Amino acid sequence: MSIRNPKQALYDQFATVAKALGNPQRLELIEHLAQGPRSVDALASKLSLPIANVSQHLQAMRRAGLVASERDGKFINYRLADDSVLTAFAAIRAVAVRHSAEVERVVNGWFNRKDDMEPVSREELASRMKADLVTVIDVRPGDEFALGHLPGAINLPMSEIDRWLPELQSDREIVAYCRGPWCVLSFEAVAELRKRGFKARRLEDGMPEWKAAGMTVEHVQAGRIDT
Amino acid sequence: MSIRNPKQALYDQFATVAKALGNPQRLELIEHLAQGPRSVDALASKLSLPIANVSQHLQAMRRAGLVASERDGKFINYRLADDSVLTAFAAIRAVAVRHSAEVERVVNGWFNRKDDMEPVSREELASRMKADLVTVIDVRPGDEFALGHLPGAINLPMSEIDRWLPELQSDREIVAYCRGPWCVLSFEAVAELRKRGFKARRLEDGMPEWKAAGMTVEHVQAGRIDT
DNA sequence: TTTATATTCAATAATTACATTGAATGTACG
DNA sequence: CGTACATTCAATGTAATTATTGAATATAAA
Repeated sequence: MSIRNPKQALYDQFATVAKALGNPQRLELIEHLAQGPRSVDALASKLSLPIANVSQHLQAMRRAGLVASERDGKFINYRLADDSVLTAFAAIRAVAVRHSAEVERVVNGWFNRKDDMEPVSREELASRMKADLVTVIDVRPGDEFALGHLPGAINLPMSEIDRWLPELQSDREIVAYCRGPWCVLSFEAVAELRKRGFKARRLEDGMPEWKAAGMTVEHVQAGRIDT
Repeated sequence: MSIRNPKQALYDQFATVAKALGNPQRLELIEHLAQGPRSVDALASKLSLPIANVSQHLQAMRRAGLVASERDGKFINYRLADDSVLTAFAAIRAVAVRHSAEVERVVNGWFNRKDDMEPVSREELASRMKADLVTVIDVRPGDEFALGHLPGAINLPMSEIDRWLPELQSDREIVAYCRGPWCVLSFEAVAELRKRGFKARRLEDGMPEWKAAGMTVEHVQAGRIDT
């Protein structure tokens, strides 16, 4: 606690931030918070973790300045402190992707070969959407879809893919997206759709990046979402 | 070690990278490696740490893909794996700066008031250099200066500031820079220079950022550096 | 006021990170 | 070959991180 030289004090601060990012569960929490503010309870059930555990992780992140929280009735809603947190997350992902054979292996091994998974860029998708050439599906759970999604996207959670698949036109290209560039849902969706003969691709990243790029987002006002 | 679901495997990889960044000594090592490749021994003496300690930190960073190394005779030179590492470091600094009252406090409390320290941007400095309006001093140690510095900069290590000060024109603005935006040397230099009546400012960041921005860098070919 | 619900706190145990020491390896050089 | 030097390895103790459990707070609703 005693103050040493200023150089060390600075590195300590920087290290504190990196340390707060250095845990898989906390990174997953950040990915969820990037969709929008969430209560401790909501996050805990999304990640299937004990509430106390999630609470402690959130507090650790708050101490490091990654998230902030406000009380709303008996809930406490956490949110990302600012966009610099997402930038940092993206930078760390970039390092991991560049280095790690492991990341490649996971993506390639679990789903398909990489070249089959060539993602669609934001710009490309936007222009094909305008020309009405693609069906865009949002494979996140209904509650996340409700809080904001790409204009014209259809919510098609992975859990209900069987129920909705017959309604999709099989001759039209499908682009799937979810929470972020490495959210597995869209990988799984594309794999599943291709297995059933659809022409499907992934958006290169997800909802938070789309929003951060200043592109329009559609909301659901009332409830009426088929969960 | 057993492979769980792909989602967790990815977050684990990302967390590994962040964890490798989550230590003040390792961050300092990165800042030094950003100046250029270094041997374990050189780094250890720069940081005044035991060699075995530095060696282990470097190995930890190598495992996470932050650095790489090549053997050169009986030395092993470590270097940053690629530019994405510096980007990640910068992103983490940005989070810390935005959040942390602590960072502000350190910088303000230790040196001067913040507004006195208004940094010069790269672009501004480049244009004033071209117009020959400023004296640029590089306050890093001589060996780092030798391996690359801003064109026309004078090497004026902190340890020798007394010896060289009389040679500086006191009516000309001085811009000091060092290893990076939070390298304390340039803060100290500016404080010292002002105390002695010079008009001094800091470059907003340091050597690696200048180089990364594609601006010209000058080298010293033979030895002949006044250490 | 009581009850239910959301969150935090406190205490514990298991694991991992870190610094330190001295020995081991690998390379250069006489 | 043997010595010097740079680096790594292995072993140790200490500290920090993490998950888990159950108790404690705080708010809302009955």
